[in-house]
Amino acid sequence: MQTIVREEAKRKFMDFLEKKNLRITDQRRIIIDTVFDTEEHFTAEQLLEWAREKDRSVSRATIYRTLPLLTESNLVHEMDFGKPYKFYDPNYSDHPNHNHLICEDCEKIVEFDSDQIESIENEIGQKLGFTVKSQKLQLSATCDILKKSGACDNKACD
Amino acid sequence: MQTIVREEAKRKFMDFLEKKNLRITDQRRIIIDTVFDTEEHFTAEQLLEWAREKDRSVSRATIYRTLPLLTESNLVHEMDFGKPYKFYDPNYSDHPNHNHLICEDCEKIVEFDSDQIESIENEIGQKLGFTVKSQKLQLSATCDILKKSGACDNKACD
DNA sequence: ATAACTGCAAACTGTTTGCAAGCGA
DNA sequence: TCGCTTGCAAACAGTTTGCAGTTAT
Repeated sequence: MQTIVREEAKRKFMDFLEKKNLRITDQRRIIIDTVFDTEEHFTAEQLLEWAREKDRSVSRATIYRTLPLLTESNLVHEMDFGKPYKFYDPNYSDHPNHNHLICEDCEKIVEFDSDQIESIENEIGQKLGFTVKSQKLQLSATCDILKKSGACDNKACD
Repeated sequence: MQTIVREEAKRKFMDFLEKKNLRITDQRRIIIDTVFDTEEHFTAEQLLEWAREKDRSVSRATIYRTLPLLTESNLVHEMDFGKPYKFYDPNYSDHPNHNHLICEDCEKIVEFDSDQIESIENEIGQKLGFTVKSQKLQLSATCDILKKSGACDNKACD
């Protein structure tokens, strides 16, 4: 079921490329497959690594040239957590208004929706004389399990 | 009145330095004065420029070495707006949890507080098994006045 | 054919750091 | 005096870009 959404995202991105008279090359195909075959959030460097596992011909430059296309198409969302590199979210088209929590211990990113927050945002915007167009809520947090047991259950946290 | 808050912030930062056995040098004094004599959000580069207008002896290195102290002291807040450089907010000690709304029309940054959002954030964090350490809520919005009258009253919007 | 695309490596930008000299407590 | 601080310039990390050759349409 999720797979269908993924395949649809791939198709939408190909359409996006076509509409802009951009070409569907081997490298772009590999990048697209890599991006939409994961649900994880990733960095440019991680995407490069994953893509190169499928095909060594993908270069760092092509990754960096393709990422802006992916965000421009609105199928991938770019996020800033105050780190010196950006994170990318391939789940964006399913849940366009979800928010993120990043674990300070292991960098794991958790997604969550909140209708409450959304309605408060609109209320605040109205009060200030603005119409809210988009929102970005990012929480930094520490893992409770890690604090209690000295280790957290996220694989990245070794 | 606002001035008193500013002077207090300067004092608090000097105390912070003293507690850490750090010295109050000429350069740090100039940086402190510059930071707390403005209410504007600034970048490292802007701070350098402003500080050097007061005293040419302030170097980029000292700016970059002092900024982490300012944020560590909780008197200045570091912010990421997805640009390649960070913004700093000298109004943080008055309103430690305020959020930001950016006008898409003129890039004006408006600050606002919301206890409601804060408590929802903590609730969500708890539910997910994390302790929320910091939060960033950024709203992008359009100016209602601009939409009605064709011009908005923000000075930046020319 | 021709314009978009590629990898490579050099360039760029914001930030950090090693060093020797300087200065506050 | 002692050791924190400084400016300088080189180093760094993530990202961007010029170039010459390649490829999709």
